[in-house]
Amino acid sequence: MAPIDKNSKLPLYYQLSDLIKEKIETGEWPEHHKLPPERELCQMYGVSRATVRQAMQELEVNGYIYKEHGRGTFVKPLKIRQDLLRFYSFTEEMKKLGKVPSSRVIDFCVEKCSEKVAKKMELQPGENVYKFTRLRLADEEPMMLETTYVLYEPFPGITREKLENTPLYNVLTQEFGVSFTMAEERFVPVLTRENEAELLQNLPRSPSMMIERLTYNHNRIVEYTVGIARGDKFEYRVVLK
Amino acid sequence: MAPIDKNSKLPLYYQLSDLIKEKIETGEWPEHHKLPPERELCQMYGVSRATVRQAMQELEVNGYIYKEHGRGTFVKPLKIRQDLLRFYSFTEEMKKLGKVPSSRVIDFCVEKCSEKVAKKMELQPGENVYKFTRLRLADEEPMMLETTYVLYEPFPGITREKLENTPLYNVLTQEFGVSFTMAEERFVPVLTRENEAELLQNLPRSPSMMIERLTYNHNRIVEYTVGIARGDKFEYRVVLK
DNA sequence: TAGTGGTCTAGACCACAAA
DNA sequence: TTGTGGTCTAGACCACTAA
Repeated sequence: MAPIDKNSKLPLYYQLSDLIKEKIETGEWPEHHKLPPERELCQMYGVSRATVRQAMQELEVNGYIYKEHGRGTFVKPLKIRQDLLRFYSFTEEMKKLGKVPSSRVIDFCVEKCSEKVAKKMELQPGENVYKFTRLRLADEEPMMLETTYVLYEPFPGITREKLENTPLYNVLTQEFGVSFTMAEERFVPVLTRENEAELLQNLPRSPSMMIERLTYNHNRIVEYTVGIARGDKFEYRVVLK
Repeated sequence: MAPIDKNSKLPLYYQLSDLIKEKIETGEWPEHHKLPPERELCQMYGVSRATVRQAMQELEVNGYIYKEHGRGTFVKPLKIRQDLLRFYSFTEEMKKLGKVPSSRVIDFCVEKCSEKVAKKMELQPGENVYKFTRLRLADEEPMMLETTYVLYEPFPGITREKLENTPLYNVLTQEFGVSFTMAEERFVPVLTRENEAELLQNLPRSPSMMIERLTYNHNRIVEYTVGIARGDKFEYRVVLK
């Protein structure tokens, strides 16, 4: 009953929140299910109330639960949980919309970065970077065109094939164990240029969204992407609390 | 030295975080200034360490401070603090860019809401709403055109004049004491229509951003806005942690 | 080694919700 | 009244940073 390991290097509150997260994600505790009271969780797992509350706080900020004073703690509906801000992942977004995402890598190379890219990524001009252009499709329909620059040094061995089959963020985090601490995105409405329109199967000068993203690992910029998304297919949605 | 009121209805941690917030906002503690250690704050204000840590956490999530394990706690630079997500306010955004914001109210009335608006705002068709259209300018230059719907019942007495001189959110929160708990925004790239282009002093069919916003007070939708922003003047920027 | 934030305990009382 | 989350205390030990 108490699979919490007091000798683990992981903090107790972290182990506990992970345990509860799993119960929620597997559906063992469905939406609006009432969690055991804090004092009961203390007994169940042999920890103090402060520890339980710290775990609960972790779950609350990550959108897994909501509390009602005097009533209890409950599992938050998935629909609301998904509204939380997170890093934009084309793959994930398309899956959420029930579409099948795919990528066609149009261009892939390692090159010494240009002045302009160096400035964006806060690098020395001439440092090695991957540069690749991908056409992103949903149900085989072109949705956006992205050119991405990724630091070469900490990520040796990225290949064209990997990018076709695995979301970029999974490649970077799972294969290389690099976490992302921050990302900054800019959205500007523009018109498609001729060559972009061709790839997007769009008319030139159609309304579209220019998306620029910088992804950080602590204070280092790991990835820089500039993309064009079809305005008739794309919208950006934010929920602020 | 200890202006914390233990008999106040306000929680101690809240009073403490407010105190520190003030020191930061007035500049008494400048950027990167080292805060007193947690144990010292305990003594200074006569509270326990858990209370101090709760106050610090409040400050951390709101972007006022950052911590470095083993080194201490420091005031976060304003530049980074401002990057935090918050409700979009045209007035505030323009001030931040060093421009003088103004509004020209083009249309103002109270009407029974249409089917379409009722659906968006989750009202019964026919309920009373304010409807007003504003041209927003920065340094006297047109930037965006917004049509806003606001519930009538909880906000009697909004006038055209008030909207010209006061940000909408200040009118609603300060005069009527209604807080906003959530907002949802959608951004879609579009082309300006003829009448919009005229007001925005733009060419028709210029790239621009359609912005749609729903503002909530708990589960009730208080405000619905649809706007068009000039693409050559507007960008939307998000920082995700 | 000393100073600092990170984690954790055991227990207390308060405020809100529901029966 | 009982059960629940919200606030708070006093104190302990750990882990990281810097001298």
